[in-house]
Amino acid sequence: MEELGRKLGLSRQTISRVVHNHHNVKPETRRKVQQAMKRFGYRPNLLARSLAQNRRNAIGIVMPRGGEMLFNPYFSRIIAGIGIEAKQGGLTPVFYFPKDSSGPRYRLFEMIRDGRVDGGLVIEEENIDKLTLNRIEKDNYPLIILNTHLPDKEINWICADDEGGTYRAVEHLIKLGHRRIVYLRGFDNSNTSDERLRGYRKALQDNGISYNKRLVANSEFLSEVAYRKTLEYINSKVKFTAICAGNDLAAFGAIKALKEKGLKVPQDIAVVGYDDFDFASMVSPTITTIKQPLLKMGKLAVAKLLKIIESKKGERVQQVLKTELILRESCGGIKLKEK
Amino acid sequence: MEELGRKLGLSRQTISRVVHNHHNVKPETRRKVQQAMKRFGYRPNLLARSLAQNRRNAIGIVMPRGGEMLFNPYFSRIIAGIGIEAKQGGLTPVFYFPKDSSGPRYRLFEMIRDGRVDGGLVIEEENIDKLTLNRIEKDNYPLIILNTHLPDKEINWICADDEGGTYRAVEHLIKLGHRRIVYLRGFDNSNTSDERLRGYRKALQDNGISYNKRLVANSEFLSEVAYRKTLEYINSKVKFTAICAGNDLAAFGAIKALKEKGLKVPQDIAVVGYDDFDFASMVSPTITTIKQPLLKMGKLAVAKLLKIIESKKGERVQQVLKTELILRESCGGIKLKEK
DNA sequence: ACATCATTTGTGAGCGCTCACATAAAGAAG
DNA sequence: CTTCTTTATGTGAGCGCTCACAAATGATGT
Repeated sequence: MEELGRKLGLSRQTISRVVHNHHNVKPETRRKVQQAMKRFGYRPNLLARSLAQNRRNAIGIVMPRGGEMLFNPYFSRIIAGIGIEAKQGGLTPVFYFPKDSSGPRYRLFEMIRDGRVDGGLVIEEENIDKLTLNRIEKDNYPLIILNTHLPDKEINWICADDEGGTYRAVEHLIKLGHRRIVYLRGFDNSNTSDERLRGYRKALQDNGISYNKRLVANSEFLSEVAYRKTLEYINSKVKFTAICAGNDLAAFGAIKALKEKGLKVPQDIAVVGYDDFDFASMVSPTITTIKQPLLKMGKLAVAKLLKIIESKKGERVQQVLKTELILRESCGGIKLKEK
Repeated sequence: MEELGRKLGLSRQTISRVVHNHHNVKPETRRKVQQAMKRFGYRPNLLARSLAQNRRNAIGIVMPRGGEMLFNPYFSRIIAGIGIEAKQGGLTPVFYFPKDSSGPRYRLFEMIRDGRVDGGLVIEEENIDKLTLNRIEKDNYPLIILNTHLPDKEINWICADDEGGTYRAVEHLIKLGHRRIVYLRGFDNSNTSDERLRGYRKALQDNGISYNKRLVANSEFLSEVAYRKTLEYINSKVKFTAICAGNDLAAFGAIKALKEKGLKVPQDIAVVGYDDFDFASMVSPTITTIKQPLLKMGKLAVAKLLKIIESKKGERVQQVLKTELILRESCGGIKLKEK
């Protein structure tokens, strides 16, 4: 900038004015500068700018379990949303993949203090411990927790309506006449998993069906585990006519087990999943499931975060996003076809 | 730093020395500083450091088609590898999702000149045009192209052995007695796709089978398209006993079509995929496929890039990573089971 | 001609750090 | 107790930019 200025007999400030499209620049000068910029391939050093402005134009994205979670379409969809919106807002998303699940979220606080990012998004999978929670509340960093429902905290969060989604899925099964519904829950210590289970119980309750602990098993959100658990149910004396799975992977595992044991889906056993993974519409039978607005979640999070950063005021963001029941074959009852 | 120093009656430089673990610091002073750092929650501003050192400790990752590609396990696996290795090397990976496929790679050059990153990785999907290629060659930026095979260029690249992988897949089919093998290729203008097709042709040639254009169709790497194309083949007069798919998605679509038409896989038609997507081992029949060292590719890329950045010398990186045939059910011939 | 105001350009200081030195304090040697 | 070394600390300059001004230029009116 200094150098470019010298070449043209202008000061750095004038160059800066052109770069920033300031108005008080003689049109001729502007043209000259722009030409020179192109000619010499000049690009302002964003780092220096950030330092001078005390603004990073970057946000940190943290997710536990290292990059692993990227394998999961669930998370990668959120991230895609983040990427899209960040780009639009002129923000650079900086991803952090802490490998140790110990204090992964602290990383974000550090990043913010490092002066590396203006704020951050934490994509959660597990429940957040009390200590961290308190610290977030106290320090009031410009950050938003995704995927976790914390209604009673002075913390920013955005999540999908896991309880409501499962509620609708179970309600659907009940409407189809099912009363003994196995629930293959996700792993412990997961807010998402808990919320979904809550939806299951609530749906039963609202329809006058009593909760039976023996109908609930932990599938850890994994198809393998769901497969085994389903086999166990089939071989046991426990009677059931439908399976509500914590996610599509689990639904898939369950269907596999049922098919192997000669049970037809949905004629013998109805199955409903959760998440609307790609393969849910590809496998046979296609899986009735709950679709979450994950892309939207990512986008919204960035937009809101930007507001928080800019306002500097402790603007609270707490939002539950609607989910949607996608009817396919695995529950039967309704004739339909996908595009 | 300045401030912390004042509090302790020390200069910024002494603080800096403690931060950087320099030796010439009195143990007592060091302790005092470290305590104060903790007490006041001091963290050095990395931005300022970068500016002063003219080193970013960050690398840019560019992939075309915006974040979309994250949906694809193929790419997210590479990225996971990048994340893991970057972390280890103390590098921040900065992801760019240019939405326009027009000049996405230029973005990286800009980033490097912006002073935002020290170097970059470009995850390619399509062929790179001559112009860009020349520019990369000329400017010799510290960057590595992933996923593209450019043996004749003075450019850094790392890719998987797509040709060899498909070669082995087809060879496997031939060994099982197949001679009329449909190839469902990926989309045009993709280096990966071209390389795989080349492997198909080479395998045929080496086994004395003449190449038949009518046995090759473009599935665009998509299950939907592969499904349609396969139906067309079934309904046509073209005879075939096996299908080699450009990727697992295509294999999946093909299997779906075959099953629907009452053809058994692998008894009537053998199918082989490519990529070893998660679901390849989940669907029925499980898909025989080619596994690529994608995680390794990501890790290796970062490690090599770091070397390039540090050496400042035009060290060339050109590497083809081995692929592996994973035997499962969709080709028959061999009895086996997965873990 | 002059003052008056808008337009256009330039200047110092500083963002928080590191570099290459300069200085001060402490220990060893003569 | 002076001189030389080693160890421990401090200083100025500068990374490339932006901010808040200051200065110069030009246009306008009386």
